[in-house]
Amino acid sequence: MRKQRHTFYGNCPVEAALDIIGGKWKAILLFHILDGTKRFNELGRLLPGLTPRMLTTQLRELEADGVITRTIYPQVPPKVEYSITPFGRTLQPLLQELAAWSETHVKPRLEHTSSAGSPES
Amino acid sequence: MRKQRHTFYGNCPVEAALDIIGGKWKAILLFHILDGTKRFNELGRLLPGLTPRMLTTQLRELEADGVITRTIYPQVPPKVEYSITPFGRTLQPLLQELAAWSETHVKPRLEHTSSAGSPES
DNA sequence: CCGAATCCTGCACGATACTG
DNA sequence: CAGTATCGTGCAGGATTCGG
Repeated sequence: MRKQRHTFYGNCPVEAALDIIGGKWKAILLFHILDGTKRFNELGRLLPGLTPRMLTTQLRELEADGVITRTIYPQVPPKVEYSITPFGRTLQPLLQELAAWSETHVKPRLEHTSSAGSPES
Repeated sequence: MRKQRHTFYGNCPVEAALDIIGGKWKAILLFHILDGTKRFNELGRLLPGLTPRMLTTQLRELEADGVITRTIYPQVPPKVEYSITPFGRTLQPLLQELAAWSETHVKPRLEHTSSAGSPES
């Protein structure tokens, strides 16, 4: 994602939405932050395999999209918290339905590994 | 997209859904095919700027995901039609909500061209 | 402890030409 | 008409290192 930014999508509006939640870790990050304000390393601990670099990148993009807020506490032990914005909150139902759809329709197909439409190449 | 295929997503289910509709032209293609069976060049004509190569690729991936069906008519003038599968049909409401969300929440923000970092007060 | 800066790699995406 | 074959590009994603 982040190919073109959603300056304006001659394609279809869906692109704009995908551009926001389509990052590699965006969705899962949003789930966690939606669940409550989180600190940087806290998120890192929740997502093993996610490097600080990627964490920073994804969080910054979410922030740039106005989905989350970055609060810096100028303390001796640096402390940064990420919380959801009202705008980001509007994504919640959408993400849940997306997840629900996967659970309902995609997951069963993977388990069957059957002929249903010939998954995998 | 198509980085890992949704073999199984240790991440979150949303990834699986995004993997299916997250292609550059997937969503818009689905909208058209959802609207009715379409032929190859017909889709090409609907999507100016989309090369045959990309059209083939995207359609093939959608087919592999069991979202659409590719019907070949062994005629003198080759004819291939793409239609939605029942499984693909289940995506319709999801796509519509995705689009609706963009229209409602994203589009206004772009028009204002205002402070993209701190939305609504 | 929380990042920024730099460098690198691989795939998604794309342009162009050719074929049954 | 409906693709394939070939080649090229840019950006998302990632490892590593440095700074405050």
